[in-house]
Parts: sequence; structure tokens; C-alpha cells
Amino acid sequence: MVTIYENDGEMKNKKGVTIYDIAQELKVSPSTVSRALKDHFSISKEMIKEVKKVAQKRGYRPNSIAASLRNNRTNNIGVIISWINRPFVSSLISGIEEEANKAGYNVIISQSHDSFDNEVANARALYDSRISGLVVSLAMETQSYDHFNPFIQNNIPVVFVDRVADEFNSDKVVIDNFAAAYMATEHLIEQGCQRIALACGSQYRNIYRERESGYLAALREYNIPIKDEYIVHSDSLNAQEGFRIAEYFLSMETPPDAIFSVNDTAAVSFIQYAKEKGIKIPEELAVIGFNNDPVSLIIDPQLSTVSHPAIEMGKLAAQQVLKQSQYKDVVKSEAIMLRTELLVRASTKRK
Amino acid sequence: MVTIYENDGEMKNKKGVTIYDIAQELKVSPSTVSRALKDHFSISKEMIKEVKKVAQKRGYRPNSIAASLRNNRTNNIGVIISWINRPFVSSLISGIEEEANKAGYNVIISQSHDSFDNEVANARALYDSRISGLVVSLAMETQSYDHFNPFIQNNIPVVFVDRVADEFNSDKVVIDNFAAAYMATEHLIEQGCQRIALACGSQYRNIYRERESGYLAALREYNIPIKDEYIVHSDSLNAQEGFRIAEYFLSMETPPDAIFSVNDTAAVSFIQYAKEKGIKIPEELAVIGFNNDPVSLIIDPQLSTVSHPAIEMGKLAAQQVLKQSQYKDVVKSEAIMLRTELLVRASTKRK
DNA sequence: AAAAATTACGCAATCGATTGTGTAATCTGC
DNA sequence: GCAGATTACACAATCGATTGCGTAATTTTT
Repeated sequence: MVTIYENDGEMKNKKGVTIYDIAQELKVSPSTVSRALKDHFSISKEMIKEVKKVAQKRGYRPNSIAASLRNNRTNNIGVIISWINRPFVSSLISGIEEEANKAGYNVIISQSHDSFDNEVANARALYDSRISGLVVSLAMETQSYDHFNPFIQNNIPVVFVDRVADEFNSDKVVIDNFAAAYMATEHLIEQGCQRIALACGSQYRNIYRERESGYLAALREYNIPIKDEYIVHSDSLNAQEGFRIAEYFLSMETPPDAIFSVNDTAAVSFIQYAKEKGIKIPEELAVIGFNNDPVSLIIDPQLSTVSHPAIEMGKLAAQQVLKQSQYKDVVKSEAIMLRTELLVRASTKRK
Repeated sequence: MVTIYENDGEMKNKKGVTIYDIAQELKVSPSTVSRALKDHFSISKEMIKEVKKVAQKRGYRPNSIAASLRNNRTNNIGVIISWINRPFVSSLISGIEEEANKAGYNVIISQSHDSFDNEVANARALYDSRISGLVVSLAMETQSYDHFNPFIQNNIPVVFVDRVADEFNSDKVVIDNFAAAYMATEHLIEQGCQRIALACGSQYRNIYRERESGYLAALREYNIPIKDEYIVHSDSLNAQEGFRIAEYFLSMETPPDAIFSVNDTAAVSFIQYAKEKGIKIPEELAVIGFNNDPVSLIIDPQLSTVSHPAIEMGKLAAQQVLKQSQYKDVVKSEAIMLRTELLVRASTKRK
């Protein structure tokens, strides 16, 4: 299944058409061509028309590399995320891309795989390629933020999304994790759950810290005793970990009657495990997740969860980057906080 | 929730360190610095050491824009895909990115959202940004391929993945859709299914055409009559369409006893619809999908499907692009075909 | 010791677009 | 009809790294 074809000979290595070629054909200077293509006021209407006609005819395409070098800025926005194949993350990217494209920017994506070293390497590579802005959702491991300093020092805007660095002064787009977790926990309490467990992520990341706080606050508010053995932390709340945690919770002497999971992946595993063991959901065990992943509607019973405005977050982050890259002088750092929504489905509906 | 901070004043607008700065400090020429940084043989060991020391001290980072302009090539690979938030696609991208990063390349991603116009616009933007290679999985609508000609004419490699253009002479990375569909259909027949329906996609795309051919071939091989009313084509096999198609099939006078869906999304909808209607799976209706999306393991009963080596396909596509961009002279176009695997799960296990 | 070879570096053009400044040519006002 | 204003374009430097070619200094060869 291999086909071979040869060169056309004449067609190949024909260098791209430049403004110099157009200038030569029209016997004007390259600067005139450059300005004409941008409808500069100092160029006559006729000349603009002529230039554009020739450009069209010759198939001229601007070399943005050259422009970038001259202007010291590219039309590229860098993005560093953990894993692209997570529903929340790919929606985030969609939002970033949509907003960036609208403004004539391309998006360069790199995955940290939740490793600090990768994040540093990616940041460096993106810096070298002279991106004009960076959107970051931090890796699970990250605790030091020095790798973002080169951007700051060179006035390249850095915007954090979702997984942000409190210690680092820059734009942020987040959700109210505390409130969302409080809502979710309160909902479980209202459904009559008394022994509510928490499956949480790394305490290095704001999103998990804040969700834990919300969970604890709700329990306190309703005078429900907090039990350490009902709280589990995991560095990667994947399906496998979910089963492990489910086994731990459900083989306790007094197992929880509800679990709040900080992501849907683990929550789904809880339901699957419980179903295997013949534990009724939500009667014997109520489960609520976080993110509103597609799987939350596929699992039976459907999973209650907290919806994350992922695309909107991506759009806002991109807008922040673009705005910051325009106004180089006055730098104003702001944190945008978006609303979440509690989605009550069968996995917690006891009443 | 808004914080404001002012400029440092002295820190800002400090232009990046260039080889000229290093040259000045060491009182040598920029060319020497450039060569020293690349361990050029004509530079003495001591000079190389000196240059690197100063570069390190001053925090020098190469300006790849400048290098790109001079070399007429970037370290960026462009990717055009339909939707990033599909499991298959994001895995594909992961593979591309891994391989590209390994070779020191960045990946620029753009989504066509399955629209031809978007695909053309994305191709143009990527061309302007002077990517050194392009990986494409075609939009559903695409029927003309002229927008890829500028790349070909300028020796920029274009590699198609999964959704390829038969008419277009370039590298391709695909799976054996015919064989996969044949296997899937044969499996249904072996389970005793006699009235096997097909939920298919747009005939513009090879993957759906080939899968339909495989389905038809299997039916013929086993002397099962082919009924047109058992074959449905949809331009977007999403969940909603899945329900619509399920309704059509299951409200027929003689409904099918099995459905082969060319993607998992629709297959999952079939199962959900059937469960709602009290139709037993797989006894009354066997369902098999395609792609091995995460949902296929979440749905109850678990979905039989065909696994797609997405990451591997991405890696191979990136490798092809990188290889092609090295050898400008002899262009050899090849099609790589990967194996798929039939995953038999509860949704088709009748025996 | 003179010639040849090698070592180690500098000079200057180049990639393509951008832009501040300069300058003819045309136009305006009185 | 002439100074001054305006129009419409050209000149040339610039962004930062790369690289063919040139050359002085040192080493090797015979």
C-alpha cells in the first residue's frame, strides 16, 4: 500500500510571493505595498486597488514570521493544560481557541500530564517561540512558579484558569469551588444523608483545597460530625483509583451513606462498584460528582454533579490574555469568578 | 475580587537578551556566539564554554522567530481536526503532540467543527504562520481539497489521518475500516442476529463509506438479505441523532435485532433508548459501536465496540510529517494502515 | 625556515515585513 | 502666481539569528 510520485520539477521550491515581488511588478516600493495591503491612509485608493489585485493574482500570503520578528510579537497564544483528553479540559481549549481565532490568533497547546517537569519544559518552549500570551491550568505537582517569571518580566500576559496559583500575581479565571462544594454537600444533607464521605484531590491545588473547605463548612453548618476516615485524598482521581477508594469506603464497619467526589470519573467508579456489590443507589449510597462530564449522563443511575462553565472559562481566559497583550503599560490583574450549577440527578434523589 | 498592581518600572520593557548582547560582553562577534551555542566545530572549546556561561548567566533564550525567518521554517506543526472534545480526537492529538515535542516541535491546533469553511480558514491561517507540516483529519463537509495546494506547492508536508482524501496524493494514516466493520457485523451474525441495522455517517468521508462496505460484505457473505430501511445515514451521529435513529428503528414493524453503529456516541443512545422502552439488551437488541470511547465502559450493559489505536495514529502522523519535512527532494507518499481490535462486551453477548 | 595547512574567528548579506523620516508632486488659499 | 499645506510615495533601518566567505594567527609539513 505504498505509492510513489516524483517531483513536478518546475513547481517545487518556488519560494512564496513576497511584497518585494509585488512591488517589482508594479514598479513601486515594498513599503507602499505593505501599506496598501493594510489600507494605510497615505496610499491612494487606486494604488491600494492595484496592489491588492496583483497580490490576489500572484497568490500572495503574508509571512507572519517576518511580521512577528519585526513587531516582536506573534499571533500565537500558548496553552498549558494537564491532559487534553479530559472533557473539561478539551472544552476549555475549545473556548480559548474560539476566542483566539476570532481575534486572528492561533493556539499552541501543550500537555503537562500533571508533571511539574513537563510544565517547566513546555513553558520554556512556548517562551522561546515568542507566544504573545499564555493560558495555564496548573499541573497537579506544581508548587513553584518560577518558570512563569520570564513571561512576566517580558510583559507577556499569563492567565491562570481553574487550577490557579494563589501566590502568583496574575489574571485568573476560576469558579467558586467553595460554594459549589458547599451546595453539593448541603444537597446530600437535605436528602437525608448523615455519613457523607469526600473523595478529594491533591491539596497543592486550589480547586481541591477549596472544595474540601466547602464540604467541611457544610458539615459544620448542619452540625454533622466530621470524620477523618471519611475523607480520602488521591493524586489522580482516575477510574482505577475510584474503585480502590470505593472499596475502602464500602468495606468500613460503618460505611458512608453518601460520597461527594471532586470529579465525575471517580464518582462513576463509585456507582459501578456499588452496583457490583448490590448496594442500592441512591437509597443506600448517594453519589455526587463534579464537572458534568458526558459520562454523568450515561451512567445508570445518572450522576448528580456540579456543572463547570468550561467553554466560557476558556473564552474569558483568552479574552484576558488578548486584552493584556494590548495594553502593555498599565497592568491590572484581576480574578474572574464564574458561577457553577448544581445538577440533581438520580444518583442522589432520595426524596 | 479585583486586585491591582502597578509596574515595577525598571523591570518592564527590558528586551530579551540576544546573541548581540552576549557578543558585546565577550567582545566577540555575534556569529561566533551563534556558532558557539550550537557547538560548531570551528569554535574553540574554551570559547564555547565562555559563551554558554554568559548565556546562562544572562538568561539568554533563543528567539526562534528570528531563526524561523532566516531558515524559512518554523518548529510548529499544524493540526486540523473536527472537534477536540471527542475522545478519539483528543487521543490523536496526544499522540501527535508527544511525538512532535520529542523532536522539539510545538503543535498548533485548530478545529473545523466539521465545517468546510472553517477548515479552509484554518488551513490558510496555518499556512500564513509558516508551519513546517500539517496533520489533517477532514471535516465532515469537505469535498474539495484545493485549500491544501499551497502547502504542497511549497513543499510543506500534509499528512491525513483517519478521515483522509483518497483523491489527494499525500501521506495517510488510517485503519482498515472495511475489515473492522466486517468483523463487527460478522460478530453480530455469529451471535445469531438476523436483522442487522447500520447507523452510518456521511458518505463523503472514507471512514463511513468503508465501514458501510464492510457491513454489506459481511451480510452478503452470510447470505443475509440487505434491507435499505435498515441503513440510516446521518451527518452528525451525536446523542440526539442517536435517539432519533433509535426511535426510527425500534418503531418499525419488523425492527432490527441488532444495530451496528459507526460510533459509540450513537450506540450508547441506542442502548439508553432501548432500556427506556424495556427492550432487553442484548437478547432483543444487540448493539455494537466503534471507537472504544470511555462511555462504552460506563453504559450498562457495557458496549461492544471496535478499538481505534488513536494515540498510535497520532504518533505515526507526526512522524510522517517530521520525516517529510526533512527530505525535501524525493517525495514518497505512503499510506499506513493500522489494525483495529474487536472488543466483545455485554451489549452483544447473546451466547 | 619557508610553504602549506589548520584553527578560530569576523564581516556582511540574508530572511520578509514594518515604519519613521524624507521628498517630490500636486493642490489650496489669497 | 507663490508660499504653505497636503498628497502619495520612496529610502533605509530594524527585528535576531544564520551562514558563506574571508583572513589573521598558529601549527604542521618538508
